[in-house]
Amino acid sequence: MTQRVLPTTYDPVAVEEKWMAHWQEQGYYHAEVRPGAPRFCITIPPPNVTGELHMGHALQHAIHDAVIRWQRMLGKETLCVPGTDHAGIATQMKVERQIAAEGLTKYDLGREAFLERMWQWKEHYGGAILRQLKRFGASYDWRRERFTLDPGYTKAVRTAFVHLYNKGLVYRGVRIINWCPSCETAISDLEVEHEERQGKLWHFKYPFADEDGGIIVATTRPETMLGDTAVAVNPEDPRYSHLVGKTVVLPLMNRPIPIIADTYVDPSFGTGAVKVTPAHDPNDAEMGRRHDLPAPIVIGKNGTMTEDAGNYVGLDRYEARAAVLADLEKLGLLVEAKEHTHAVGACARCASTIEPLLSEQWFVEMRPLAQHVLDAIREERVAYQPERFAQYSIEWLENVRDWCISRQLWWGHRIPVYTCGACGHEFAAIETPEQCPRCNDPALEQDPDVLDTWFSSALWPFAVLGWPDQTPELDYFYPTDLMITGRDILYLWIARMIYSGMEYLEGPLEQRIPYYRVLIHPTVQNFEGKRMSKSLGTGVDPLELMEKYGTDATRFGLCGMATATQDVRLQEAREPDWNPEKPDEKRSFPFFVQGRNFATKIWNASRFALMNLEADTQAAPVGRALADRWILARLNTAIENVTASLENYRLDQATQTLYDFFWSEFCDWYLEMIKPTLRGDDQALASDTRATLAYVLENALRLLHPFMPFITEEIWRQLPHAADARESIMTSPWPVVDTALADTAAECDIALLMDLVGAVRKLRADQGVSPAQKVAIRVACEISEVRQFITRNEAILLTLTRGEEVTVSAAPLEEAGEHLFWQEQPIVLSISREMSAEERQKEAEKLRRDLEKLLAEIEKMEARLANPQFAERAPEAVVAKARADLAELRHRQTTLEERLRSME
RNA sequence: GGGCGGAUAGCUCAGUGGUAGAGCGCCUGGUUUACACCCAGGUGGUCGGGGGUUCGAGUCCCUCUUCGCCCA
Repeated sequence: MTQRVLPTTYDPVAVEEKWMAHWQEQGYYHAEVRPGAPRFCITIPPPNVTGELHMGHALQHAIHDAVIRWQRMLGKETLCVPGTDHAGIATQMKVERQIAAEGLTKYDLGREAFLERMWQWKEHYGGAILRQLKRFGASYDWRRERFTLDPGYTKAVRTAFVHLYNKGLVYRGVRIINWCPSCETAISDLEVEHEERQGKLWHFKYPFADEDGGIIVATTRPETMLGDTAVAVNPEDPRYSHLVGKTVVLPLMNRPIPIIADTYVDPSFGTGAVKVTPAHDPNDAEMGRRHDLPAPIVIGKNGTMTEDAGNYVGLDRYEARAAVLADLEKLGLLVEAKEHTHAVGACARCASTIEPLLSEQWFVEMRPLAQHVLDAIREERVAYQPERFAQYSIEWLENVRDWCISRQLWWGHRIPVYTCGACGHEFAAIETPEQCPRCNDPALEQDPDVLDTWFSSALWPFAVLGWPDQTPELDYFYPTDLMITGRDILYLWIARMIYSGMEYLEGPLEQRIPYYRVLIHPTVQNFEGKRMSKSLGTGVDPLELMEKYGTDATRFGLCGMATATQDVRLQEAREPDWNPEKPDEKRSFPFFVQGRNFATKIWNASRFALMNLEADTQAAPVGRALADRWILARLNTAIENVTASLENYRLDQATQTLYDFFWSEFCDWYLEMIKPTLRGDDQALASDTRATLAYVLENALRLLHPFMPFITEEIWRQLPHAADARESIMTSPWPVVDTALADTAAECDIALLMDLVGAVRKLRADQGVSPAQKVAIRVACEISEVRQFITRNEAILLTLTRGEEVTVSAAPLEEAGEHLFWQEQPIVLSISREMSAEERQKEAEKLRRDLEKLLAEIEKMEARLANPQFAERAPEAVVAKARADLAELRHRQTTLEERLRSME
C-alpha cells in the first residue's frame, strides 16, 4: 500500500455522489433470504407518493439508516423495505387540480381515463421522497421498493377485506359519518382535527302549533334547523315536562314537529331545549333512532342545500346560515345570539369544516380486532419506546369505535364487493369474478367506493414481504424487528398494523405480530416551537441543510435530536439583515453547524494520521506507550457505550459519546501526545504508535459510520485496515470490546498528566504568558512515584504545555503555584516568570475571589460531615469521598493562601 | 372535562437520589506545518413557584403557575 494524502478540504457533494452510486452498484443495500442466518428487518413508514422530504422524514430516516447500517455491520442479513403510499385523497386532489387547469373535471374524463391520468402523474411526479432518501444515503433495499397499489399489494388488500367480510367484521350501514364537502368523501374519526373556535350560540323560538308562545332552542349551526324533526328536553326538567308531547311548527319550513323527552339532553346547556336534526348530528341521530324520527338531509354532499331545505335549495351552507338567521329575525323568532366557543371539526387533508352527515358507508367492527392489540401490549409482546405510548394506545383501543372505511374516491383499492344484477346476491371476492357464484349470471356490479388508505397501509409489514402468498421473504424476514415512526400515527397506523398481522396471518402468535418494538421519535418543531408547515412558511427543508452543511453533518445532527422527549425544537440563528422573503438565506442552524464542524474535524484528524503513517503501516492495537495504551482503553469504552446506546435506540447518546471520544480524547489529547513519538528517534516505538493510530482511527470510523456514512467511507478507503475489514466500511464488522485492551492504570496516569497539563495552561493564562512563549516548569511533590512519572513523561508534558524544561523536586517551591492532588497529596506547579506589580495585584484579587468561593464550599462540606446521620446512613463510599474532598479542599485553601501571600 | 409531555447557562438540549453538563453564543489570548468549520483559558445556573419524603432532591411524592400534544 502506498502512502495516501487527503485533499486539504472536505468536499461533501462529490464524495456523497461517488459512494451513493458505488454502494448501490455493489448491491450492499440488498438483502437476500438466507434461511438460518441471523437477520434484521424494518419496513419504513411509507411516505405519501405526493410528498416532499421534510424535517420529520429526515429525522425518521436518519434514525432508520443508522440502525440499519449498525445491524448490517453486526453481520446480520439486514433488510429495510422502502416504498410509498398511494394516499387516496391527497393524490387525487393533486390530479384533480391538474386537470382543473385544463378546464376539466374528473367526471368529464370518466373513472377509467381519470385513473390513467393518476398513474401518469404517479410515474412522473410521485415518490419524490424516495428519491430524496436515496440522496440522503438511506441504505434501503431499493430493489424491493413497494407501492400500496402494486398488483401484489392489491391482492393483499382484497384478501384482508374478504377475510373480514366473510367473518362479518366488515358491514355496510347508514350512520352519521364525517363528510368533507371539499374532498366529497367520507373520512374516519381519526382524520378529523378538532379545533376550538369562537362562534355564536343562537337562540331561536319555535312557536307552538295550537297555542300562543313557543319553546326556545339554542344552536351553533342555524342552517341545520331546516332539517329538524323534533325538539328535545330532559324528562327530569321541570321547566319543560308539561310540554312533552306538544307540537311546534318548525319556522321557515312550516313543518309540525314534536317535543320529545330524552335523557341525552343536558338541562344546563343553553335553554335546556335542543333542536333535533337526525341527519346532521351524531347525537341527534341517536335520538332520532330512539324516537323513530324522520331524518331529512338538508345539506348535500357538495356543501350546498338540498331540495329538502325548501326555499334555501342550492345555497352554500354558509349562505344558508346567513339567510336562515335573517329570515328568522324578520319573523321575530331570533331571540338572541351569545358569544360561544365550541369545537369544530376540520378535514385533516384540506382543512374544510367537516359536515356530520347521515350516509350509507362500509365499516369495520373494531372491538374484536382491538382486543388483539390490547392483549399484545399487555402481554408485552409489543414494547413501545418511550413506554408511555403503550398506555396511549391502550386507552384509545379501549374506547375504539367502528371504523368507516369507504371513501367516495376513485384513486385507491376499490371495495371488492359485487352485487348480481340478476339475483341480487352480494358477495366479496379476492379475484375479479366472472359471474355470480349463486346464479352464474355475468351481470355483476362492483361497489363504486374505494377503501380508506389506512386500510391498505395496515397490511404494510407483511404485504411488502409478499403476503398473502407464503413467500420465502415472508418466512425469513417476518415478523420484522422494529417500527420507527412519529406519534401522530400511533392509532391511525401502528395499532391497525398490529391487529392486522394478528388477524390475517396464520401460525403461533409470536409469528403474527408485525414487530416487537415500536420506537416513537420526537416531532420536529421550528425555532418558535410551532409545528413545521410549508403553507405557513415555518418549514426548514432538509435539502437546504444537506447543501449547507453536508449530508453527514445533517444526519449526525438529526441523530443527536433523537432523544426520548416529545418534541425537539430546531434552533435557528438569523443574521440581523435576515429577510423573510428569502428565508433560506442568512440563517444558520447551530445543531448542524456542530455536525459540520465535527465532519471537518474528522477529516483533518484523518489527514494528520495519513500524513504520519508509513506505506507499510498495519492497523493493529500494538502500542505499548502510555498514550497508546490509554487511547486503546478509551476506544474500548467508546465501543461499549455506543453499542449500548444503539441497543437502547438512544441515538442522541451514541452521537454524544462519539463526539466526545473523537474530538476531546482522540484529537485533543491522543494526537497531541503522540506527536513527539512520531517525530522522535525511536523507530520501533513510532512504528507501534502508527499501527495503533491507524487501528483506533479505523475503529472510530466504523463506530461513526451509521451516523456519517459518506465521510467515513471516503477516509476509510485510504486507511490501512484491521484484519477483519471487508471491501467497504459499511460491510465491515462492528467493533467489539476487547477486554485485553482495558487499562485502568493507563487511564489513571493520563488523568494525572491531563491535570498537570491543565495546571500549567492555567498558570500561563492567569499570568498572561502568550501561547507562543516557551516556559520552564517547576513541580514540587513529596511522592517520588509522581516525580518519576513526570520525568518519564516529560516529552508529552512539554509538548502539551509548550514548555522548554521541567524541574522536579521533593522540596516545596519557593513561590506559590497551581496545585493539584495525587492520592490526597498536593502537587504544586509553577512557571518561572517575573510578574509586574500590576499583574501581581490583579492576580491577588482573583485569588481572593477564589478563596472566598473555596471557603464557602468548605463550610458546606463541613456541615455535611458534621451531621452524625450522614455518616450513619449514607453509604460508606459516599462518606469516604466527602472526607477526601474536604481534605483536598483544605489543601487547596492552604496553597491558595500561600500564593496570595506571595502576591501581596 | 380526562390523559400525557415540557419548564435546567443568553439559545437548543443532555442529566442511573451523592451536591449540575454539552453544542452554539459571549469574554481573553493565539500565524503552534492536521484543523481559525481551529487551539488554549474563562464568564455564565436559588435546575418554573411552594410544600413534603430523605442524612442528602434537578432527580421521588403533593400542589400551583405556564407552554404544548392527544382523547372527548
